[in-house]
Amino acid sequence: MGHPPEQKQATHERILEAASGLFRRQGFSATSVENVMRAAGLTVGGFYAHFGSKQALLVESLSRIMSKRRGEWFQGIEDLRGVEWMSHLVRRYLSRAHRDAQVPACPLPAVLSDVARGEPALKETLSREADLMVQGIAENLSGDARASARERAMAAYALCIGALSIAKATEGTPLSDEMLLAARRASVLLAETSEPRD
Amino acid sequence: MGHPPEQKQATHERILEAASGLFRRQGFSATSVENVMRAAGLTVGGFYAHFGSKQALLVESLSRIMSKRRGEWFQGIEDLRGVEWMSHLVRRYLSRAHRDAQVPACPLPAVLSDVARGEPALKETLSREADLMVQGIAENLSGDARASARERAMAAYALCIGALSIAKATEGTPLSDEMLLAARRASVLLAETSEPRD
DNA sequence: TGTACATCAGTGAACGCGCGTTCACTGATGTAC
DNA sequence: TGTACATCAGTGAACGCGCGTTCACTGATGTAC
Repeated sequence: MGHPPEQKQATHERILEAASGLFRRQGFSATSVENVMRAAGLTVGGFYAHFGSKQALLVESLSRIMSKRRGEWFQGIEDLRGVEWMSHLVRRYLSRAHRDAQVPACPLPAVLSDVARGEPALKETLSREADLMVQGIAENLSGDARASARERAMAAYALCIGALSIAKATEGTPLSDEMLLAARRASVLLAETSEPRD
Repeated sequence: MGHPPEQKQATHERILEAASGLFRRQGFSATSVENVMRAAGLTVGGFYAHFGSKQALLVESLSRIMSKRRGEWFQGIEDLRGVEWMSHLVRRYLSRAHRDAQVPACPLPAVLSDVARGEPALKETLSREADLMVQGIAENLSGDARASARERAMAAYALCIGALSIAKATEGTPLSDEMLLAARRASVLLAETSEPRD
């Protein structure tokens, strides 16, 4: 039929890789299709052979990066549970290194408001990926009468994303570091239960 | 000297009012100077008699709206403290009404990523206003060995903004409502102390 | 094996458009005398 | 009181620019026979 399909797939991948970095660094609207393609070593015109629109690129890119990260955040703490597990997780996510990274590991602080203004397919993708992340957190927590493991997991997720977003938006002021530390310490309060299971 | 200065000030105010609404609805980059001026009943050109740049408008607008809101969120719950106070606050902030509002009361979900990518003056303004809000929350909480009142306040603030941002970005999916509810319930865990002061 | 043809990923120029900012101007409002 | 002049908030057209998307094309890779 002409071209080997594996090569097209490899190019597709390269575009996604480039987009992933740029979206995390600058967000969606500040990133142009041309910049994505140039970062992938291609020219603008070819983009629409791979994606129907710029938003379609974000859908696929977001789903890809969030799936990939999900495993990574949990790596190395598989033997821990509850407060201890949570402490290690937030020490990673709410680190100064993550806040200051040229290309942050997590896309959400940069992209959340674009998703909120975007098409339903985008929100559904985020919802699906966030739900899986929340499940992954909940599996390592226990619940009690005040809040279920899932409720705690959702709150911990929101706390992390909120704290990192604020820390980034106040970078260079004392509040930024303080926010990271406070959220790390407070995450303990979400993880501990009155009848610990572990 | 020509014009009465009160009239210019009134116009200045009208521009700020218009910007405040548009920024909260659509964020910073999706709002054009022309749209702001039209919403204020003026034409583009006049803008630069009032503000040095579009970013300068955001600085002033953000500072204005956050100062104004600070009092409003705390209204009507002055007699409460601790868990009870927090429950009433989050019932307002993390309500479906706030998430679905055409013009949200809080600018942060829409604007946080723009601030993170913006000039230092913007970050300093946010830092100052957020700090005052955190102080306002901390005054109504007590601390214990696990976390100080200020740490709890910062975490509650981040939890609220994170949860609302995620709820907006997943609007229309079950996760959205669930997130609001979970964050409301979990806020109790941040507010309660082992030696309640009240 | 060799030749004619079909496919289609990727090119690069062009499209219409909206952006932030500038600037010569206007006209209502004030002051000087 | 009346006239000439200065001020400056606001107008509206224009600036250069980058955007998302389209499209005629090219050339390497495959198939048909």
